[in-house]
Amino acid sequence: MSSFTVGQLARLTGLTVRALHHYHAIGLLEPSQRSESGYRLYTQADIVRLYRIQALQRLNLSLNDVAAVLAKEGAPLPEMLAQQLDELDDRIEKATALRTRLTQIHDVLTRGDEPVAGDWLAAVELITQYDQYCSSDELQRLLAHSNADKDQWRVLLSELRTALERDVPVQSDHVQALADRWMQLMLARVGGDVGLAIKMKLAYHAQPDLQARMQAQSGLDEAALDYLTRALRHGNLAAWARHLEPAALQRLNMPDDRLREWLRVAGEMRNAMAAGDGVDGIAVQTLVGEWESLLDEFSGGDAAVKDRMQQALHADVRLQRRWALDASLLEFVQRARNVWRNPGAVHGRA
Amino acid sequence: MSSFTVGQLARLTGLTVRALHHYHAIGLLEPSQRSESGYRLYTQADIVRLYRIQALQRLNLSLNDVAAVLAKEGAPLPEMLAQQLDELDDRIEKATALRTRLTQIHDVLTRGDEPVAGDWLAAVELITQYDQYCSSDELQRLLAHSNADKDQWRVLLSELRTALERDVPVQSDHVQALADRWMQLMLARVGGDVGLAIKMKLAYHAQPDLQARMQAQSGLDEAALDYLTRALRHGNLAAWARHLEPAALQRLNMPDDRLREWLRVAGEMRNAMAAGDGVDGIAVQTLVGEWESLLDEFSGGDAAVKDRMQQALHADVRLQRRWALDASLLEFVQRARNVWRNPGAVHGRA
DNA sequence: CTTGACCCTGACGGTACGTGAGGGCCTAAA
DNA sequence: TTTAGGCCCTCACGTACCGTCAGGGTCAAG
Repeated sequence: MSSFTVGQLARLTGLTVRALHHYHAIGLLEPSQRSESGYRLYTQADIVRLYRIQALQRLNLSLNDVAAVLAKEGAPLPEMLAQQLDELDDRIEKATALRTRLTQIHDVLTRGDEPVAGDWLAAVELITQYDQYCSSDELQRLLAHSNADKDQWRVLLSELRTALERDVPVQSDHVQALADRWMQLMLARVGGDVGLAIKMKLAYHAQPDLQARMQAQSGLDEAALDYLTRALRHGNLAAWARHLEPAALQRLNMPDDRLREWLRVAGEMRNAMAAGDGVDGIAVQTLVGEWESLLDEFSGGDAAVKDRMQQALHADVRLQRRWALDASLLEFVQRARNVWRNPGAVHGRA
Repeated sequence: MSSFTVGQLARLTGLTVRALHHYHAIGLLEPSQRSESGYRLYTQADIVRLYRIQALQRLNLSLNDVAAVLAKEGAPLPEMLAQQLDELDDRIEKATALRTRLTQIHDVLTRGDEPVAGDWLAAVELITQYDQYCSSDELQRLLAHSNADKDQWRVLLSELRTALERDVPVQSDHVQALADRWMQLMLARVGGDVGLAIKMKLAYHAQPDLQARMQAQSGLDEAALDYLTRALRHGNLAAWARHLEPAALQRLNMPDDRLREWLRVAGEMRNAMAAGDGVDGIAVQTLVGEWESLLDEFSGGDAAVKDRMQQALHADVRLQRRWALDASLLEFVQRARNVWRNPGAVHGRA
């Protein structure tokens, strides 16, 4: 007779005996005969069915789906195929995305001279936190300075907590000094790269869980963070106070996200300058547009105030530090503004 | 105190309570405190650890690997990353391969006017069997004729079995007639596309499991298949017998794979002609080289025999049918051979 | 005191089998 | 006739990462 035992069928089809047992157990393929001693005996019909099973499996269908298709004579096959295709596309997309991330991390980890003082773990954590916002180079710089100044950070943070517990007002010289030290440490943290500092700040505010992470790592609770934020905010206003009358100052007291918006524009402007973009290019001109409208917003549309703000930025180094600006960037912006206000003119320095 | 219950930690990190329970159960993240009533309380240190766990998970590491990395302070991370990358590449490759196959099947299934008489199942089976050997168009043609002539096949096969059981010799007119009918049905099966028929034959002999599959589907066992093969083989020799003396005929009695080799060359020659290749092109000239060396092999190097074979092919329609040739193809080959024997000459018909 | 939201432990389920453990069946050689 | 080796049987645990009940305490507010 042409009937096969499990082992024979397994050899014939390349499956394992266990797999055939499994198919039997779930009712996917039941041998239509048994020998006297209880051996499974598979007939031609069983073999045909098994081949169909294998054909369907090669479409990435689950055994459940295979059973369903066989039960319904293949009725739902086209939809299943379409679904499989969607799923596959999804998988491919995710896998390639993950792949790029992994290669980036691998690059960053292995490119450094010394492997981040051996602390792969902290490195990976830092990278996964910022890799959506920073380039490989920037991550590399972040890593390079991640282990420095740890003591200074700790001291500063503990002093901050102490001040908070003693209710020292944020306007006090002491707390203002702490805030200044905080800014300096941040600048050191990014290796002096102001653009990178801006990116970190924006990432911090854009990713909710990043804040929680930082809190956990730094040991700062929300109250202390808020205290620091208020101190920085006050320092900023105090810097402006020397150039603006109280009414104008009052208007500058707006939500943090608007202020961050200016920070973002300043950062992109810096990138454009670093990239060698022309001041009359579309990119820079778009940024100038945003810059102007933000200045309008901050000055309440008062041209005189706006002028004073502009002059203050040029003259006051403390303000420049606060807003991630410097002389060369301001000069770049100035040229761009000239083009912006007089688009048709031949460009070039006067 | 700054400690969190499971629910709070879950909300903070985006995990589920159950997942945290699981991490606890496997010892990946144990809360460092418990409340009096037995609630899990997670401290800052626990949260830091959890964030690291999440960072590592985003690298596609298993919880086991994550635990290993955390236990060894991240020592084996770089190798793990490399391994992950390899694995990812593999997954991507397989997924894309599967994707192309699925789209092909989907195309073939949905392109046909009528969906293969509703028998998706048989269609998929057929496609998965031949998709490595045939193009979408060819599969489409195969499908178009897959359901026709089923009765004739069945009758033919049962007659074959009967003849085998009665020990009718393969040389008999009866069995030879059966073999002829078999060839005609095959030709109908491929819609008259001789090239496709050759591909199917080659696929059949190249894929071991395909043979088992066909046996199972047709109900023919190995003995019957062998019987048919012998009949076809005899028919072939009988066709040659009218043109060659016994000694030359004897040399043609060589292994099937050599004979199939000629079939393959004839098929590719047909493709080249259909593609409009020039007879002096590299592709066709290479094929002519194979053609000639095969003819040499079959004729034992005897130029006279070789000539007679060539003439026989041109003259005898039965031989042409056996070898998948026809007048136009033979004429194409003839022109190609002329170029081959006289490479420098200006080509063109005399 | 109740109610609803939260917490606990314990346990099953899902995927497609791998991997034994413990024990019969079959065939051929000794 | 025994025995050895290769086949077969059933039963059952394990895999990865939790989802999802079930049955029952805890906590804060009304």
